[in-house]
Amino acid sequence: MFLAVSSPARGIVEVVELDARGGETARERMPEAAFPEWARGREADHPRWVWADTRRWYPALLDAGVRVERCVDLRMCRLILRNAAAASGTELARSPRDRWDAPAHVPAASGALFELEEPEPDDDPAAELLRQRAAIADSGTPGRLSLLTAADSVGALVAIELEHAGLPWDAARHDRILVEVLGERMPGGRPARMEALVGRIRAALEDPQANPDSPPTLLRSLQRAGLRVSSTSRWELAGLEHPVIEPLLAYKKLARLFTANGWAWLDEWVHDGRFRPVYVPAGVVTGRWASDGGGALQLPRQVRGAVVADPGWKLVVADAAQLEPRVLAAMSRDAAMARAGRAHDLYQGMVDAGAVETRSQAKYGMLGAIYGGTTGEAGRMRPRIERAFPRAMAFVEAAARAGEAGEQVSTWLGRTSPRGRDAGYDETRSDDERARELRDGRARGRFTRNFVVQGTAAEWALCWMGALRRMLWQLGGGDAADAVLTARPHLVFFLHDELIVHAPAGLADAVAEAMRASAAEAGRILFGEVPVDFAVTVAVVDSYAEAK
DNA sequence: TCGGAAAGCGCC
DNA sequence: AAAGGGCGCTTTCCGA
Repeated sequence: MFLAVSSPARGIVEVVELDARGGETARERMPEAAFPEWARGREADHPRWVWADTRRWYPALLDAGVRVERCVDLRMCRLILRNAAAASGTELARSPRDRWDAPAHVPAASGALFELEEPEPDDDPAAELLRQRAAIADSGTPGRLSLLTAADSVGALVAIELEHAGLPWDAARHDRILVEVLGERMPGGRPARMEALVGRIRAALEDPQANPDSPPTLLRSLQRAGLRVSSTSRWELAGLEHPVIEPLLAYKKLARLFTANGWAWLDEWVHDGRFRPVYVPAGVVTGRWASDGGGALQLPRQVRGAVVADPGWKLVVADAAQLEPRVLAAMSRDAAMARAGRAHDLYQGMVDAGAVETRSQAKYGMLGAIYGGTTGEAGRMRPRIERAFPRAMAFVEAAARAGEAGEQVSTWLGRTSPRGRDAGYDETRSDDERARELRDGRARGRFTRNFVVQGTAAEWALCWMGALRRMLWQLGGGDAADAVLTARPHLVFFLHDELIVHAPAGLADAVAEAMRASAAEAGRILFGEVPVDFAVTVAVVDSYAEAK
């Protein structure tokens, strides 16, 4: 059963009930303020809530203590279906662009002028649901596209739940880390250790004006001091012999922490013991999540010690080991690579199988295969990887050739890469233009090569997350109405191939088991019975820094 | 004065 | 530590 939710007028909610075949069975209007209580009553029937945008509707439900099991995020699903090659022959794909193709709802910043504007009424979500279901049914791959749209929708729910719960964050510990690494905080100036490093940099360059915060002026200072550099980046500086190098590299490291995750970040993003970033599910073309504020997906290792479970609770941290190579093995049905993945450490499995000599060779060879690396260790390992895993390599090579030819590629479930720029064919091109096109084409090949693997890994992660979410709910826990999620084991963090659950200590082992079981389930849901293990490393800890 | 681009580096 | 893919964030620069 579907419950299609919209707001036909400001402050009014309309819900259309549809049966499994899409026929309307009931229709109801209510004031928006009454909707959460109404939804709480209906959730017992396990409906699939259908709405334009999860971020528009779900926060208020969670605030009222209403957790929903399933939804269809129509705008996310429209984007998938609009672009999916498998659905290109459907009516939806041919229809002109409309408001369902518009970017997702962005909540107005408090105090902004936008709040005064009358919101546009939603278009009819029931009609859009039927259009999308027809497109999926008429596509060449209805099973995969319905799984993909369901997976993205559950991701949309999880994103809002993560923001609702927040990541437990000990601001005092964070402050101690900052003081230890950066030195005492100086009002209006650089922290003590950073300032000391600036002194050493200026002395080493014999330039009292040298400013390591400004790349152009720093570059000139370095060149005046006789260093032959063309940029101030770390990789270029690291190879040089000069007294300025050591303090300068140290300064860069500290400056990064200070500006990106220092006291200002703490003030802005951590409140009442929780870090609440903004997630953007499927915000990346490959289907990976992005973030929009807070930088949750770039949380540096240095500050992970500030992620601390509440008293009596634990953090259960799970990481999918070598996810992308395993996904590639499953997609390409490469039996030899799957065998290497029987080992918990796939790279060690490659060594044991005799494909390469060292774990490091395995790692860089594999990453080169997936990213299209041709130089360094990745390039040297290429022939061996091709010999050992011919099907896997043929799979990514095919994706790369498609990209070079200007074609689109799709993930396992059918998310399709964006169209490349149409280069066209022009006999009159100059050599420069030809060279540029060749370079662009190769870049495009590396993109499509990576797209199929990264995008399918993102799909695996969504399936993992969805299965885990269901298992966590079944584990139960407290039932406080004002803490429907947070009184029981709940997800608090997601980072591409890593999940963190905050759980009462007594349930931590059960959660750890659920994380393994859901990973195995994700593999089965996506790929059926393939002989590929999706190994996860699970740690029950008090602080995120203790995990690996 | 403002906003976009670029540099640089954090994450996977 | 090394290059390939995808990002976000901060600061500085620079042109309109």
